[in-house]
Amino acid sequence: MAEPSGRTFSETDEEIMKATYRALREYGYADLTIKRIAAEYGKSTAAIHYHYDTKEELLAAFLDYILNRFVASIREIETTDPEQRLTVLLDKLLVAPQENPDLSVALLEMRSQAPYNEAFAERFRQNDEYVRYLVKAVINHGIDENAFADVDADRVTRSLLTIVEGARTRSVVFDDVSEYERARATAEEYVDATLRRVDA
Amino acid sequence: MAEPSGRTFSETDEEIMKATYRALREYGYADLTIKRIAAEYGKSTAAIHYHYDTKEELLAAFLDYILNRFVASIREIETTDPEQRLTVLLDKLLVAPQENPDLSVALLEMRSQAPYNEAFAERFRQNDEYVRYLVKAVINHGIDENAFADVDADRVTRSLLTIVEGARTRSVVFDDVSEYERARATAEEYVDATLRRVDA
DNA sequence: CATTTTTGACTGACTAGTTAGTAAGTTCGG
DNA sequence: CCGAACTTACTAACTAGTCAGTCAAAAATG
Repeated sequence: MAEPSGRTFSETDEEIMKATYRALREYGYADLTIKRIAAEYGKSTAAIHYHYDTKEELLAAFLDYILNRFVASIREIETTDPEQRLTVLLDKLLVAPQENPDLSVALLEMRSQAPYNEAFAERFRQNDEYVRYLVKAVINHGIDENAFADVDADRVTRSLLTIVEGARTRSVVFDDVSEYERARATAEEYVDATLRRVDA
Repeated sequence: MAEPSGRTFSETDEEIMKATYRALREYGYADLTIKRIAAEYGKSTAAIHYHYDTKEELLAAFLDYILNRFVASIREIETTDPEQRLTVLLDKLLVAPQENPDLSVALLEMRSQAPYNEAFAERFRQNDEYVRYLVKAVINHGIDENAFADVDADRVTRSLLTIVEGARTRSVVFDDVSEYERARATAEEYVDATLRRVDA
């Protein structure tokens, strides 16, 4: 499984990414302008255009930047016990957005643009594939170790990610962080009903 | 439980709503302009402004229009058997967007704007409350009739709606209509695990 | 080693295009 | 002939992107 975008950023590029990040959290995606990114960067708009020809190019780079960080954060998981590992993984998927609501809002805006922006679509798709790969691996590992019931790992993975996605969207639309807590409970219930072995 | 917005539309207003609907499906929310709505309406932009002072006002009216239609479509359900009724209800929630992908995309865009637009937020919230009320009523009815196990109806309802929301978002972001089918299966599994009485 | 040249990273001023919204005048049915 | 439903023409604001020129530091040159 290919890791998503091994792209690296120069120090200057990273500062622009950070400026974009701040502008995005402050104004949201719909009201994100080069001018505002430049203001956060502390330079002129032409300075931004010097590094990135178009806004689209910059935003594609930004998605690489932010999704790389996200992937790095879930790759940190060290636990090897399948059951625990699955819990930690779901936690990461649900707690990260909870801790940064403004970014979650902006990311949903960007996700909603995927149908109009192939660069966005590709990056989100690749990220999702990677997350799916990780979750599925944990489940398969659990099945192998007889910790989980012999389920269709792909199917269970997709169900869990649908629950996660639902919680993300609802927390943004209804401005309700408790959706994450609820989703964790739902996922837990779902895991209990499908994965938990009774013989344990 | 208050029914969402009993707002009515004059014939002229309805034509503008239909024009907005077409423009939205064609260009998406981010690229929706008064000019484009006017073009679909077949009149000048000033004609639109004659009926709606601001774009925001028009879009709030449009949300009333489209959410009213949605509510009307789920109020049609006649089945009384709780189990069947729940299935039909979930079907409506999942099949409607499947049959109109362009609108689903635009609606996700609008949902993602809720944090910046109180009028949007209020309408989506009200709509969600109504749907939640309906689903919860079916579940409670099923519990009363001993068709379902004695669960926390509110909790189960929220879980089901999270699954529905997740499927909607994923189908838009990943341009994959099969997410709905999968979500239906997940919901079914979830219902089986939590609601189905073994004694039946 | 001193000087010239090149280059990377910018700035300030600009353009062309688009946007929501306005104002004044026109058309037309009851 | 009045008022509802427009039209045409406009404005002010904002947008991404361009362009010519600046400036310091690195590289090349004599």
